[in-house]
Amino acid sequence: MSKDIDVSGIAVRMRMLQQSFDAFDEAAATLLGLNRTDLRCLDLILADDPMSAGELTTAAKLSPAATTTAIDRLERAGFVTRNRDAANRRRVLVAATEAARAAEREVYGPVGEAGIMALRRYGEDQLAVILDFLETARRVQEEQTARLKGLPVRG
Amino acid sequence: MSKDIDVSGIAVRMRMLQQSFDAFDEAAATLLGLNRTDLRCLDLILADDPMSAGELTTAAKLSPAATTTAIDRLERAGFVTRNRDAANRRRVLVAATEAARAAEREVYGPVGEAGIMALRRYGEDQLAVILDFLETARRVQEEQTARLKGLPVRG
DNA sequence: GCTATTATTTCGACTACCGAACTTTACACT
DNA sequence: AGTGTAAAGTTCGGTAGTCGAAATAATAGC
Repeated sequence: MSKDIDVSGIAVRMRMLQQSFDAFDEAAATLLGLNRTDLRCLDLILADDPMSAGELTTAAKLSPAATTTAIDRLERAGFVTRNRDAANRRRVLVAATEAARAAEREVYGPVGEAGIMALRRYGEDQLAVILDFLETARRVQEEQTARLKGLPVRG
Repeated sequence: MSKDIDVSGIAVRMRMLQQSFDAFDEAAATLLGLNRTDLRCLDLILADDPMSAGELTTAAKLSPAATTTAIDRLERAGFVTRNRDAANRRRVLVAATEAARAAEREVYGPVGEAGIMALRRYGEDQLAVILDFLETARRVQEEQTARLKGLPVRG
């Protein structure tokens, strides 16, 4: 009974947390003058720098054509450079610029610091619970996603 | 030290959880033959049913024009009905259909059940930690969003 | 009853996306 | 070496979703 109350509270808060992540991404994109897709691409490039256009296509789940235009925009904005791979001249290597790394630090640096500060309030045991919860939530969510994908499509 | 390891693990898992939420939403939209925006609108309508077009405009953070077309699509798909408000005939009340409620049950019902089952492994104290963590994470994220909004826009 | 305001829709332009066709480069086989 | 095939990106044409602004309809104030 009281557990059910907590459970619905957790669901509500997870939804709110999701929304706050979304708002943060939106603010970050606005700050950098990018659209959400391009910001996501830039994050992927920064995480695996440099990256070929094809790898970015896969990672960002975009068509090759959309990836090309996204790289165009990021290049024009000064956040990435295009270079043909010397070892395989078909490939285009996309690398983040120093401006991109500076933007990353400015946007995400303080988030990490604030996160560390906020987590200081928890002890080892509590952090373990949090980790376990995050893992469990992800597993449940992925199982449910798989369930949906198995259902016949309406429409 | 060991705390820092946990902290970065938490950050990583939060990002993964975010991605799994995103994948779930994508799968739900595909299942129902809707785009992400329309699914978001439908969720908002179901949560506050019926709703005027203007309220939906505000809640969904869309332009009035985009809201009109989103309602058009949801209406064509059989998930909502349009009715002029008898008390104020300028307003259009958008109401979810039984089909929409059935879809909601099919998509989200099992998520709630699975969530409840998964949370059974935690005791009261642990659930309290989880709630507190979700609340804290949201607060941090919103503070960081506010920080970004205060910075001068590039681009 | 006019006039201003509110609520929604329509219209035109723009952005981002996809699939398909195309160009360039690499590789395999003879 | 020479030709055919595959791979990696880009270009092109069409489509979907969005916005701002103008248009339409209904209410409220004076």
